[in-house]
Amino acid sequence: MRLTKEKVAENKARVVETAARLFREKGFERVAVTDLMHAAGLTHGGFYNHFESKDELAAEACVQIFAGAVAAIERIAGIEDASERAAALDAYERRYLSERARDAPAARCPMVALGTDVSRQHGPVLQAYADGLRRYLDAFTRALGGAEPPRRKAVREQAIATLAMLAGALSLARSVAAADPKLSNEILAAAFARLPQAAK
Amino acid sequence: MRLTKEKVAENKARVVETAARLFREKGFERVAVTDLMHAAGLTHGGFYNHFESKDELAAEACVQIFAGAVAAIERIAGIEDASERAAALDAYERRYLSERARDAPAARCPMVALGTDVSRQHGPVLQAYADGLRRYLDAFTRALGGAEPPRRKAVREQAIATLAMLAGALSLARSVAAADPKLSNEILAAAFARLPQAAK
DNA sequence: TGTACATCAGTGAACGCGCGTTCACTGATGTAC
DNA sequence: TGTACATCAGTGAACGCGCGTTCACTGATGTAC
Repeated sequence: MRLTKEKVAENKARVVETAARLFREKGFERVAVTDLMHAAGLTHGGFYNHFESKDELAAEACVQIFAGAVAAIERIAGIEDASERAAALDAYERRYLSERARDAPAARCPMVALGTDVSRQHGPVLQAYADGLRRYLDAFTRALGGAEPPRRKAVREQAIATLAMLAGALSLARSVAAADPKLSNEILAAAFARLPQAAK
Repeated sequence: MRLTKEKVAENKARVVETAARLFREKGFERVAVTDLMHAAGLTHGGFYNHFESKDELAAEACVQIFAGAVAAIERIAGIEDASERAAALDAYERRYLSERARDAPAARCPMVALGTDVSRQHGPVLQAYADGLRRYLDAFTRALGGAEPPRRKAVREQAIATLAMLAGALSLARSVAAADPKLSNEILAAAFARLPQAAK
């Protein structure tokens, strides 16, 4: 039962999207190809008509995951008014460190979702992840107002430090959420209160 | 070939130690019971004479991993002279964010080593992890000089924020180390430069 | 203290399961005439 | 435009592998007398 070209492309896209969501929920290794394909409304046999291996899909999904995250930051970076932009970024950080984001099954942040898993992957995934993070960082730097060159270096440093604290805090908060919700909340609150401020 | 009680205890201890090291290198799921037992100089069949399941060992290893990390901080917290203690903590943070620590196969920091894995584990491991993190955090707060009650709250907040940034930065740096070593080094340097300072 | 037997840590084959991947088959689409 | 055939995405059974776990067996240690 051969399908329309459009239908084929649509099916593949749905598989990648489903994978992106499931990978953010459970990590690469805990999502079986069979389950993934069923979640996308297909059967597992057809998987290899679209991808050479599960690894190849992992790389594609990684690209897509970062694309979503970067788009959110780009939107903030695109705000003209500086104080308005700062307020939007502050809201983003507050949302990032919210209990709601912590308790969502699929972490929105690629660093938290894939975190440790990535360093155990092979070539293509590593490449996709590094590319994604570079773009994410660039966008974040722009969102912080790194347009003017003199402060460029300091702003980029602040962007890195902020991302590290965001990702670290959310990751820690998630790790202890089940066993010690009070500590988990404390971590979120403390990190938000102590996010790096504009360059000294 | 029944063994001496001492020999039995020694064997079990060696299994836990080996597990702690291997888990820090590869995470819980990528260490097979067979490989672990061989690394400890035994065969896999005997595993269940010591542990009810791999999960139970994971919890014991988790306790041991945190114990090592906490001990290092306790040593710093025990320094009497305040400025000497601050210097020791600074050195600890510098080492934590060094390229050397990043490239070591077994991450010394439990948060980075087990990171995302933990949130996918079951009861006992989650409990052990949360207990460990609580102790780690308490020690870190004391190392920061949280002895005097008035600043207590601010110091604890600083401890949390610092740990989040340390863990986040090392985790990010590890993720991109293979594909983009320059970015990885930049992350380490930026995080170190922007670690939370004493309470405002 | 010496002897006889029960205990139990260690061994390695085996089991069952889930996983990534392969394969023969199907049948509607795309294409060549 | 209409017809005949090749293509190829999708299907589901099957394969091979690695894993956690079980089990019958071994033989030195611990223990009861």
